Amino acid sequence: MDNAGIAGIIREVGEYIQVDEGLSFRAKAYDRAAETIESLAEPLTETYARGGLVALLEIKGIGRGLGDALEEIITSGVSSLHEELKRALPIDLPALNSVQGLGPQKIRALYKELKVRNLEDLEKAAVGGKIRVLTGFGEKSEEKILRGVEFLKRGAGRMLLGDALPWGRSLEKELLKLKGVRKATLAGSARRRRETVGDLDMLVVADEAKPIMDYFIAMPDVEEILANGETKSAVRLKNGLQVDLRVVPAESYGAALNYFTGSRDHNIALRQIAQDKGLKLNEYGLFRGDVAIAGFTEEGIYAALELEFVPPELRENSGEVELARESGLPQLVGYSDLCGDLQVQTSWTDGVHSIDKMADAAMALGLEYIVVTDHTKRLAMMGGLDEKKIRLQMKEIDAVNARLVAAGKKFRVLKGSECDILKDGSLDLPDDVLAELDVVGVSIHSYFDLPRDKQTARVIKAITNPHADIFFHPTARKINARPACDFDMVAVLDAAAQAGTVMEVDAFPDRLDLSAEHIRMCVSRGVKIAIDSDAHDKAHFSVLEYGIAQARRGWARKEDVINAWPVEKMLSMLKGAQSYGK
DNA sequence: GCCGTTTTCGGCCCGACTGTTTTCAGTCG
Repeated sequence: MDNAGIAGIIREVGEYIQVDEGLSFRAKAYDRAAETIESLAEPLTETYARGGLVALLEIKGIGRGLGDALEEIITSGVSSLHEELKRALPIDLPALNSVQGLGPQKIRALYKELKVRNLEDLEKAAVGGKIRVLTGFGEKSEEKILRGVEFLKRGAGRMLLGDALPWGRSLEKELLKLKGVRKATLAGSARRRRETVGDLDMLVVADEAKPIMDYFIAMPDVEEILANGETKSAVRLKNGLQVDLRVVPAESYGAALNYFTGSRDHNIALRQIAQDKGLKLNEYGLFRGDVAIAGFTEEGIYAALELEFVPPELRENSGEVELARESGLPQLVGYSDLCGDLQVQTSWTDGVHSIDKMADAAMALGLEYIVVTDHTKRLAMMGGLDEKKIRLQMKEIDAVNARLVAAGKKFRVLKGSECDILKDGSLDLPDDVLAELDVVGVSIHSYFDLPRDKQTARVIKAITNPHADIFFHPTARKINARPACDFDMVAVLDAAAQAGTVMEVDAFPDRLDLSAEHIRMCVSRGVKIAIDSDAHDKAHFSVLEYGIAQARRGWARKEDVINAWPVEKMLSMLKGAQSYGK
């Protein structure tokens, strides 16, 4: 089981305990442990294989009780405590919890009083007017529950960052136009560049909050007003996205931005540090007694806590706070560090634009090279290239480069392929053709659900092929649409390190493959990564931003990212070294 | 349940908003 699966069980145990006995510190301990597990760089199964229970106990927040529970889950796949709790309280807790306004206490009351076990029961009880008569509930909460169920039935979940971030940016612009608004900043998980976001958090600096609130709740895209207070409001837009707005005075901007950016666990860690220093940190500032000693800027808050400034992408309380204390944070790859793009499709297969047009678009963005990587013949539906066609394409690339040189451009188009990995791990083009290419990417487009051992063997065979340079979108997942291929990532990365194969971070918003956790595994093993757009259209180069964000979330530095290097260095790394050891 | 340069007991982040209450519990972030 992977860390997300283990964390899921642990979190549910915490939730059942909350319903059972109220918000206890025991329940909190499980919840925090789940958060910790999700942000670990190493798979827990690896940790356990390496050092057993002792290694588990070294993780902060894991003590005797949780250690035993984790050991049981790792070795047997289930937690007897989890099973026991589910038997004692036979309700669909994850579903009920996802209804806005329903928490553990209300879920318990609904079960005890009305035997509500799932969303269907809940809806029936609400429609039947049975909820409003319960103590602690009323007409309004019944209506709210009904709206919450309706919303869930529409199937809206977390939105892709690639869809949400443009909304956030246009909201920033809208709010900035308002009179009296001095700053409008997108915070929350979108600022941390999580791959999906549950809502948008907008922070506004203005002397008077009321006019901003009035505008905000009356925007044409607003479908429902969820909250409307003096300094804080929340709405749901017609596209399903929830937007929270907070208005603060200028002297609190930094503190509020920090608080509103999160993550929750990062904030808790900071507040703990403040407390240890006899200070208090909240969204209005950092205080000694009643005196604010920081708050105007985020930088000021971190400095006053004697911490290095932590880039938003790292704020997950997964080791960054400790490193910030020692001024040991990594120098992350920057948003303008990429020199080239190593995965680009053209009209030779399923891309929209010609090699020329793609080159022009990349040049306009300041890149120095692209690698043309059209699909290969097994993908017949997309017009995948066979030996003959790809040799023709190489000739066209030579012609394009000649034109670029004649025009006095330094830009280069390199020859490549997105070569299909066949079921047995062999590649879709013969060796002699692959040998003529500058960059060979290999990727999975079929047999996504082979059993783990077969998939692992298939992948290792493909990426250790002497011609394979980069493993494109390694897990082949599509966020909210297709699960990741199941293979042993540790074994694959070890093989990649040995063979000198690079792992890709595909920047397309619904792929973002590898994940941040997997990127961190690469970085810690010295496996290099490439951040590619996977562009199928000249407009798609803009998605590189999301790939860079993902790499930063995976703690990648410039030296870890081969297309942040000059082209010659990148090519000599791919073609020269057999392994990273040299 | 976890944790420890004021430690092995007694703490555990902090505040806004809502709805149902007569001062606050529950939820959310």
